[in-house]
Amino acid sequence: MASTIKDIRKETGLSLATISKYLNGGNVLPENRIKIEAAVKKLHYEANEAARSLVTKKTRTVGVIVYEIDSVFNGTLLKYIGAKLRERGYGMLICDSCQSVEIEEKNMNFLLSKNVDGIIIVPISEDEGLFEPARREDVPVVLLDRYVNNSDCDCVKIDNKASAKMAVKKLISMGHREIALIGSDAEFTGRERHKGYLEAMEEAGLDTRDEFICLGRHSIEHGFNSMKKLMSGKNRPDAVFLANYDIILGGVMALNNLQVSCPEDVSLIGFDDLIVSHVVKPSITTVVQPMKQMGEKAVELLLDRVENKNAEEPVQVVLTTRLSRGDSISEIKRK
Amino acid sequence: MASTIKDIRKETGLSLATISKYLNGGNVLPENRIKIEAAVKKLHYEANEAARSLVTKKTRTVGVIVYEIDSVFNGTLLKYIGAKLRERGYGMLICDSCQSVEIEEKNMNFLLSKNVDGIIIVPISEDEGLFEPARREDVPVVLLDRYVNNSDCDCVKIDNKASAKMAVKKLISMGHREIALIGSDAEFTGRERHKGYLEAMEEAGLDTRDEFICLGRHSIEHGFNSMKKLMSGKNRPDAVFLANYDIILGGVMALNNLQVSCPEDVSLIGFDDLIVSHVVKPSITTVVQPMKQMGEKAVELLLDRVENKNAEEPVQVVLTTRLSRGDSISEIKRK
DNA sequence: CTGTTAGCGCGTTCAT
DNA sequence: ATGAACGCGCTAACAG
Repeated sequence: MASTIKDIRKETGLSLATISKYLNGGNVLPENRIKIEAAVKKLHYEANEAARSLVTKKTRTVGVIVYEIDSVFNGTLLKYIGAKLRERGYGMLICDSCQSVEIEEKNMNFLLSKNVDGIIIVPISEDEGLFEPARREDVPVVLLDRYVNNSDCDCVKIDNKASAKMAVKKLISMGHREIALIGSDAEFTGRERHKGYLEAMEEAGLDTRDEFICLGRHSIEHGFNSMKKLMSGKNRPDAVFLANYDIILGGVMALNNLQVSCPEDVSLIGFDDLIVSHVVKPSITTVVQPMKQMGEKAVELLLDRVENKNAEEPVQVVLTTRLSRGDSISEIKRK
Repeated sequence: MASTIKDIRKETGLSLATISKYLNGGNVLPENRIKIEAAVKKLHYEANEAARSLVTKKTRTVGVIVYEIDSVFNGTLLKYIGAKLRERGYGMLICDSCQSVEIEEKNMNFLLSKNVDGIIIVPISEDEGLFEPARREDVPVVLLDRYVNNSDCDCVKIDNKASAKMAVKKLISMGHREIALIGSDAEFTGRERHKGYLEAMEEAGLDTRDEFICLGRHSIEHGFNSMKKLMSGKNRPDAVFLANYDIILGGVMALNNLQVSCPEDVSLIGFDDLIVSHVVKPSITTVVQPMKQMGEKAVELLLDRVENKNAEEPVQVVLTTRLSRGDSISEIKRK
């Protein structure tokens, strides 16, 4: 149905080579230029990318794999990645791994079979084996948000440990001592944030209680259950560090559910400054990740490799975070 | 770099046709089957989809265009669409139109140039011209959530007018009379919901005040500003109908900001039951759209056309909605 | 069941 | 500046 370059030949009487050359930015006689343009318009000609990429080995398309498409965190990254790619003339093939390493691996192969020029991934798997097929086919990969040891890929991330430390120190500076953590030990970022929490406590000379450290999955449910547990125990913490976005959601739901007030009864600090932090009352102080920079930097690193084929050593870009203003932390006066 | 079917030939001594046939599910001698499988494993062979689709005219890939990738509404639909497509053996190419009709049109052409087998779109444009390129190339399109006149496409949606009416009637049944609307007149769904609001009011014999009808864009900002205006006016409404998700977010932020309590000072009912409605306090009663069904039905309709090429008349599927439980509506006793 | 051949739509030599 | 011929990797027809 769709017209091909041969239809343009019939229409113009020119050869395939001439037409192809013009369409790819080459020089042709003005009269031929006009003929070709007229034919293109008339026949609604659009190059067949499959055929083109079969010969050029390029698709001007990059693959993006996220661990969950309906998470606002991923959606926000995708927005910036997509905008930057479009700006550079690239299309984007998005895959949702649905929190499953099996699907993630399939996505990797799917993208490769589609001959993407490069891949940006917010990975679930912590196994470098995931990247072997891409390495074999020499398709560059950039890790976003989460680092994977020995992956041999460029990576854009924040310093999770330091950021978590900053958050907990903020609570400490406001006079809090009994500080709980609801976090995740299921992925890289979660474990780094856990370390940051421990370091902040230790440096301040504060003891940590096992019952105040709730580690689990990166999920609303885990946030909800953990907060309920914390607030129902004999010893309530003064403050809680909610180590990611979904946990903030679940934690706040639990407080509402229990009729516990923030910051009167408990102070909160969160991680990931997405819209909900401003919609709930009081607004929650959070660690802010530079989402736009993260997405854009990932694209830049990737296209550098794609276009320049520089085989330099993997780069690791660490972006800085800051704390947002919020009203979720009370001040405790100490003598 | 990547191995091709010819490498398999070298490895096995078989002909291209035999190998190809086996790889596509055909029958070959057991011994050959073993040979081929061994070679595939050894060489990490993966079919080149570009070459394959060049001859089959099929890509087993469908395009999905959403108006904004970082909206939870779209993300949720994408999750269900993606899962269903994978279940049916299809991949998905997602495009973000960033709320721009220009980008939307480019996305349409981008997908077509990638030879997708079909397209699912949550459209921004209300111009049937958007669909002409797809129609010309005989690529089926399914509209999701928003209908476009004369588009000649299948459509999956809810009855926005009736749903809005149901929401407003709920408020009326709880004794409310002075009911405001914060909604959108920028797209199809917004206008339908506006109509539903008007009908509900009229059927109940209630007057509507112009100052209580706030129409604008589908955005947090519009929700925020409108709610501020409503609550600062001389006449405050008893209740407000927040006609979409972003408007709920903005509206609730404004109430928090003004220290206006819900449902004591004002009752709320919303549209779109996404997570935030449960995180804020009180939880908000909303019209619930069957997101999973919507996504899955869209995929089914599309693949029916793709695989069966049934040229029947366009179908319009209208799914039913319901109200969620919430605590955002007070009861006003009337004598 | 297997192998030979042709061709999908395009970019790219190499002549002219 | 132009055109004829070839090949990218694969599937489909046909003959064996």
